Amino acid sequence: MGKEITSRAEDYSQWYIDLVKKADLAENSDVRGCMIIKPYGYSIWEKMVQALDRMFKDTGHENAYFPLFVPKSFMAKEASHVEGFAKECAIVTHYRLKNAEDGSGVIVDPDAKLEEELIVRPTSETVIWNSYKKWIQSYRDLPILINQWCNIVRWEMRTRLFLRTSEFLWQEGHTAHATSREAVDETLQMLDVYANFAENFLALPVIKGKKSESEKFPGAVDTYCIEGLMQDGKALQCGTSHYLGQNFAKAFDVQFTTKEGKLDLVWGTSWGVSTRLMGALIMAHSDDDGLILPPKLAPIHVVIVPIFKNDDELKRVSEKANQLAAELRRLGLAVKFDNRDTHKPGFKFAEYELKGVPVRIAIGPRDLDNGTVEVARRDTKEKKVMKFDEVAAAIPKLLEEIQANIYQKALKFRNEMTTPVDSYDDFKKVLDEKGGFLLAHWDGTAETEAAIKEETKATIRCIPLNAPAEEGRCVYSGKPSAKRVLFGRAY
RNA sequence: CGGGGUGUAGCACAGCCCGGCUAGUGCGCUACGUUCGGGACGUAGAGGUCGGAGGUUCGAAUCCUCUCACCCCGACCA
Repeated sequence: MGKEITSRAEDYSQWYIDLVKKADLAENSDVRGCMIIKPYGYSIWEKMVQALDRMFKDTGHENAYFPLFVPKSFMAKEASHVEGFAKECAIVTHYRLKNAEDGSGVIVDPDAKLEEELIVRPTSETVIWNSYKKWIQSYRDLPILINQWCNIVRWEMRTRLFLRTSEFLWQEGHTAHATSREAVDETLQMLDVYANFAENFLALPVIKGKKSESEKFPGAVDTYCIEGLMQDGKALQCGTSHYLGQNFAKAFDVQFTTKEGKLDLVWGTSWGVSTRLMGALIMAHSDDDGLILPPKLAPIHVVIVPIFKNDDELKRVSEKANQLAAELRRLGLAVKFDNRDTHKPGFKFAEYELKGVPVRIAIGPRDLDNGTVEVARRDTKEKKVMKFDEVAAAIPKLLEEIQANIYQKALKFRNEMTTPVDSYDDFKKVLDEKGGFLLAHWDGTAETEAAIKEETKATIRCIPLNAPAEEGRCVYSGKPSAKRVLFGRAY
């Protein structure tokens, strides 16, 4: 008791927040809009970081680190960029505090005003392109393929654990190239990396696509994204990859000498994913008993719970449990043997289900007599008794099965929740009664997009890259359209 | 910034309208005992500036004024 969480069906939002807190992932900080990521939540993030970092390195990227502060003048250089971020920036104006003369506490020392204000980075394009100007002279200096793991601050009006917080952790890749073709290829390559990560690690099927003009990144020529669908039928943007063209090169005057001896502006990309992926992971797979973690991202693969009445039984059970744990660890698995005598087995079962540990093994006196253990999988809740000697060998395969099953389940849901619609009435009806993704024709204008958003709160999530050409008429204006785009209500 | 709401034990809340003895309940916490194969139970106990300041009153968690903080809805949101 007391650990129960709100049911998904009752209030999805509340269920999500409850789950984040009860599973010990994160909590609201006393600092406005900020989040404290607790050890268990952070260990899942670390697994994501490890997997992504490997994928970045495998595609030729290196990590580096740039300053937290952006001089205000840097921000001013790219007009659409500043327009996009101006409203959500935290700004450092002073560098010193002092005690108030009337003893009322600490105040900002008015004498310590900065000549030029510093913006706490909402993203690092400007700082990094300022460096790229110094680093690039010749085509021989290109490409530059850099990634940065860091925190950024965006002063959002309303925040929500993991999905939108004032400060969040992310990675941002920033590349510079000699040709447009190369930069476009990089943009699409990283989109693929994100999609692969989402599908193979998060077990979340995503739709790759391009953002409409009004939804694209401030300063980008094209923004590509991966869109996932959550269990309440709302869309979540899980990652973006931007083709910057020569916009930032122009703003920061980054030119290079080509092979032919001519001067040209360099071509750029940037791409990022954030701790929002934690939100995606939770909302895509969890059930009313708690998290369901894909084994590839689970900090603990297998938990062993001993069942015992007294010290003697614990000792006998522990011997077997440790033996099994050692075998599993030899196979490269993260195993926890929870031999606490302060909690009962039932409590532990519930706790590890809440935390989404993929496999649980229970060993008790009965098993000692029979030479067995009880193996339970989190995703389906199935339990079966297995021979002690055969368990260790069977677990890696079981984990693979779980990973695949979680993905298949999410895929099935996504497919069922993706509806082609051909009239505006159907559009509104499906949106309200079913939710999910809608595939509809759109006339390509910002006006229509804005009107639909205004009337239904649905936005164009993306123009899918793999959408087949199909003649049709815009659901809103009736004007001709060449392919369907993806609509949905989003987080 | 507009609309609404909430501040009472570590957490969740009741009490407030209609002022009155020592401020309650559940979870959690501590001790002991019985339990232990799906979130145990019993007994005893600890824990409170009732968000803050001022006012009305014989008496304020309760009424009045001011103030602070947080939450929700909207606007905003690579």
